Amino acid sequence: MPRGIAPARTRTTYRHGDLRRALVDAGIELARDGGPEAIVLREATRRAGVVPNAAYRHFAGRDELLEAVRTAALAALAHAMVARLRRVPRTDDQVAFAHANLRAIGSAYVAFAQKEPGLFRTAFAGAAPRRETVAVGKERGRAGPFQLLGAALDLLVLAHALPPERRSGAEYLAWSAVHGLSMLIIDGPLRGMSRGERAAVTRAVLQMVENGL
Amino acid sequence: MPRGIAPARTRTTYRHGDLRRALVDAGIELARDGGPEAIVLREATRRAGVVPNAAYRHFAGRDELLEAVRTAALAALAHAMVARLRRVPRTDDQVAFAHANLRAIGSAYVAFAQKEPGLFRTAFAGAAPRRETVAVGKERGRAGPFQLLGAALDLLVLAHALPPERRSGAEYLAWSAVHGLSMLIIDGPLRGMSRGERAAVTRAVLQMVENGL
DNA sequence: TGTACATCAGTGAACGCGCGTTCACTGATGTAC
DNA sequence: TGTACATCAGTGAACGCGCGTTCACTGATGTAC
Repeated sequence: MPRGIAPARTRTTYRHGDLRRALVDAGIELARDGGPEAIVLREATRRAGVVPNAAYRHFAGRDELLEAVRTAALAALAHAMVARLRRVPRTDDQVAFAHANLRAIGSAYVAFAQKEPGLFRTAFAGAAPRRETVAVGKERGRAGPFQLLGAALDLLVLAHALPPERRSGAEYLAWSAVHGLSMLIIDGPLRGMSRGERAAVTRAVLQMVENGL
Repeated sequence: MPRGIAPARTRTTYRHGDLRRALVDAGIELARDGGPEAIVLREATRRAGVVPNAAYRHFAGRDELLEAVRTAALAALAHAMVARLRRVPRTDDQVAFAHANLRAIGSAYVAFAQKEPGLFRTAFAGAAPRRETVAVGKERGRAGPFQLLGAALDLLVLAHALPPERRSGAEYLAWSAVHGLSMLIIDGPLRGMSRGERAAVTRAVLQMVENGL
């Protein structure tokens, strides 16, 4: 009883096993190198070792696959953020800790954009209108990128490092800076920079946010 | 002797007159509502009232048309910036003036992104590798967006409102913030905001940059 | 425990579409004499 | 000033391509008796 995913070429059973999953995985791979527009239904089915129209058992159409990949990309970003947050050293200095948390969020964001530009672009592509206004990244109750950023800002307020009256809308300020930086790095004029230069600019941007909030 | 552009449907002459220009104009219109991927060679020729392959007299291929449109988009952005700079009131307070200049640049940038999202996305699309690393927007000796921003920052230094040692790389900080804000507004989670909310966030971001530099 | 049957995941073939690009051509224009 | 001619901008037809999607089908699976 093959319950796992059969490798594309080796499938012997008539049924695939977990085609939906396989299609999303293929979609993720496509997005990885090529961004959202590289998510092509036919290519995904090809990689899953299945005939093109088989996809329609699991998705209403191409857009639904794209949406599934986008969700996965946002989850991956959130995961990267959480991973980096975990590595922030505990300290008694609450202010320093809160700042470190915020920097962790920001640098994880920029790092993810650089390591997975295709997924990053897919996560925020959105030429297609999105239904929720700001619910970006909340998935099955798990915190998304936006929620993580919000929590970091809340912590800043708790540590008296950010006046409460400045808290509202602060997400957008921080987000704008790191998002813009990411875009400029991955397919803007900062693309040509060396690893070191990019790290320096990233530090500078995070510093600007910290000072400017 | 029809030296101007003949309207697409009414052309009676065999020769078009200024097909290259007409194709770029059509391309701009396509980009305007649809972004860079909407720039389609065949559609441009259709709008110019000409057979598809006629485009190859003026462009090596689709990419060259796209590049021409991109250049036009950058020029339009620069133009919008200059227009807003001109409206900054002269004053004896050099510091205030320099800050006002920088704000003018930034708000023109965000305003352009909102008014012409398709052109904005075309200007900075760049899935295609660009040849120059940072020469974005310099065109026929005219100052591009990047040069204008640089000049505003120089002015800030002259007014002693920005320590010279912080000048280097400051473009990228300011640019990141307004670029990210623009992206979030035009096809990110800030899309749903009202005109007023957007203006408020924009002010806040510009303030953050001013404080944070 | 064995068999009939309903379900529905994947098949096979085909569609219409619009794209970018190539080819050999034609005929308006401007120039040399 | 008039005519022959070279130039080259636009024509006409066609190509191969890969896409998303629809149709009627088939056969493996799990369930009811």
